[in-house]
Amino acid sequence: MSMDHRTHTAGGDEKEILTIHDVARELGVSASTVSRAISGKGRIGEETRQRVLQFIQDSSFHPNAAARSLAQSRTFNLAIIMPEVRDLVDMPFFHTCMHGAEEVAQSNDYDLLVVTTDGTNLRPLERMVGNRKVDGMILTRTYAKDVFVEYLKQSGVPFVTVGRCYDPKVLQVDHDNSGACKELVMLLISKGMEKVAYLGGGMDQMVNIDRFDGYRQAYAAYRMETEKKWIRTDLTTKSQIAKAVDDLLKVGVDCMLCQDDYICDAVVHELADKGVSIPKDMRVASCHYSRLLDNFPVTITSLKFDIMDIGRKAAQVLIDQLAGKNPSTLTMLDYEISLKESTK
Amino acid sequence: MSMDHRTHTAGGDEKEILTIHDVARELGVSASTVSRAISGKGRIGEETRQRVLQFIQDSSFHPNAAARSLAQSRTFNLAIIMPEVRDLVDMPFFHTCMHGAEEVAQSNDYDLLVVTTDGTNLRPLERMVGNRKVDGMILTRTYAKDVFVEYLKQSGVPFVTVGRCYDPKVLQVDHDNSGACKELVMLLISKGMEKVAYLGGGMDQMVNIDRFDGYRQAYAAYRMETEKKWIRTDLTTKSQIAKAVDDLLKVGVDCMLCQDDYICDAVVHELADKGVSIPKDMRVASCHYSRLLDNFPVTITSLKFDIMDIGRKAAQVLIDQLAGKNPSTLTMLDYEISLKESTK
DNA sequence: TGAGGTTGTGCAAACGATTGCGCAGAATTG
DNA sequence: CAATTCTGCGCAATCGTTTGCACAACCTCA
Repeated sequence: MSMDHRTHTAGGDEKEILTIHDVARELGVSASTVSRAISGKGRIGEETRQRVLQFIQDSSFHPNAAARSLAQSRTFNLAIIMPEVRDLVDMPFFHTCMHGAEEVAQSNDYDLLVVTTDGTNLRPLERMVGNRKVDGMILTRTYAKDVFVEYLKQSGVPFVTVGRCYDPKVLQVDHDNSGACKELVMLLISKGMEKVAYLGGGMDQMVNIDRFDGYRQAYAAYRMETEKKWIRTDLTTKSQIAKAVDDLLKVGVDCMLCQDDYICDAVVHELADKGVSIPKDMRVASCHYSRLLDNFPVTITSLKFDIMDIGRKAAQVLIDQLAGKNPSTLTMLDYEISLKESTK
Repeated sequence: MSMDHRTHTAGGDEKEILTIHDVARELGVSASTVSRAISGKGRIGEETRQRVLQFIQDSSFHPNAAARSLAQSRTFNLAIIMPEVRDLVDMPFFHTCMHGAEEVAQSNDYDLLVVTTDGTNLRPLERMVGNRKVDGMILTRTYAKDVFVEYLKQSGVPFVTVGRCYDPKVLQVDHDNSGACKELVMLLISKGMEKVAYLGGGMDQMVNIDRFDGYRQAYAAYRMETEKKWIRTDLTTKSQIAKAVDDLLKVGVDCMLCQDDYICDAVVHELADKGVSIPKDMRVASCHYSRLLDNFPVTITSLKFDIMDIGRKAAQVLIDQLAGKNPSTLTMLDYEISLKESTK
């Protein structure tokens, strides 16, 4: 409404892009002052501070991210490295994890950049790191020998892994896969299932290594022995799994412990096809709950992990690290054992 | 190997961060020359150009993204706006779409930023647009009345929608949902299923509006009438769907056309529970194939869309737009009608 | 009242690229 | 061979912030 002689703010086109200098001129202060008011760093009078903040509130001013980035050598970007998800199996995990990470990133004024890789191609990472497009990275899915971990370590970019990492100096966030499996198997044994078969695969991935480790620990805790023929850690395809189920039925075990929901799904189907009733003729449990397990007539005993939370925590740990707080290297998240009909 | 007096490149620590000036000094040219060599714009001698490019190849130089961004007023970032995915239903679509977009973005030297929203909160968008963190945006899932579309339109940021948009001036990429449904329904009718029921919901979303529209068009094309009691466009929960199936069985229809895989899944289960055999007692088709449909004993007639491709195309159209080429406003993608047992 | 500290502010130099302009020297022209 | 155009390159300004430093004005205490 004010009719002062400088009318450029009165034009119908409010699209004009303001810089910190415009704000400064408008308020009769210097750009430094505006900058200090915004950042809260440096010496500035409380009154001036409020005046600047108020003006900014009312105006359409937003600091230019590129300029800020250049001056401060930080981008306010995080990247999340995702595997190529083959089919529906992994998607819920990684997507939900990403969602959690983004939530925390946003609420800390960071943006989240996605990079999908096949697990071998370092190019996209190198570009990002080289160009300095991100302040830190979240690595989902880690391997026993991991080129990404190695690359990031030597690159000097702060990063956190979702899932355990073989290098204890690396920031990592994970559910206690090993502990959870151990507890589950001990529970099964204590209920009389002394011969628990393990159906797994992809033992190059840390998460699978951990789960299998928990299985062994349970037997060790009871000073009992596992038998080689109960254990399968080479399963990938549905037909391999079906075959393994077949074999195990002949061997005669008390319970089939499935490394993940995908394997569990295949196992339940195979048992149904064979007319083997759960839990009467065979018990089944899964090391990882997902909605897949809701599709069966019988409810399945499983481990429940809060996936969204692992994404959130990963982002939080990384952001803490960037802020100079020293978050603990290993963050372990809770699990829940869900006992259902499938194990009597 | 050269033992000139400036030995700083011979140090063990190769981590040093190079700027364009370092490169220039090393080569005895000016920074402008290096810049021109990289960008290929401006006048520069072919020989010098090669020399610079060669040096950069061998060195660890990467242009600083922030500086480049500031100077050029562009970020080489795209954002993809994703809905919060409730459960497993939508996830494959949006995740796969994102994956496709990222693929194309990467191969054009763009990075992709994810933003998940509940469909109403504009804040994250405003921040990005205000800060100028992205050059363009991909909007997945559009509504009949869409606050995001309206915001982006007035903000001036280039954007493309995945799925039709009510405003024909907006860049949009979609499968021909309407045309595909029309063709499918015409096919069903021509095979003798004159009473095709429609089971849908969420009619505030463009994709659902389009599919239903195709259904109507098919009848219009044959100059036939639909009956109100065949049509349900208010279905959300499994129990609602089960109830609708019930009702439709009493009404007596020839085929149940399901708006998506989720509804189809519920329908098939309900029919199985009721002991209604497909296709003997009832025919079923889905307007959207997904792996969900592979779980049934009977194969399901459905429309197949290449989801990854829609993400790819969306990114491509947006990038073309940013590059000043004028991509056509509406990009329509192919579909495939997959006729299976469920419709005889 | 004057020495010493504190407080609020502005100046100007970064940050690392891009780009318009000018200027030599080479190439082309009549 | 002089006049003109063309080529390749460097200078310096620019993009929009941040931040170290200088400097007044004020406050405090002996």
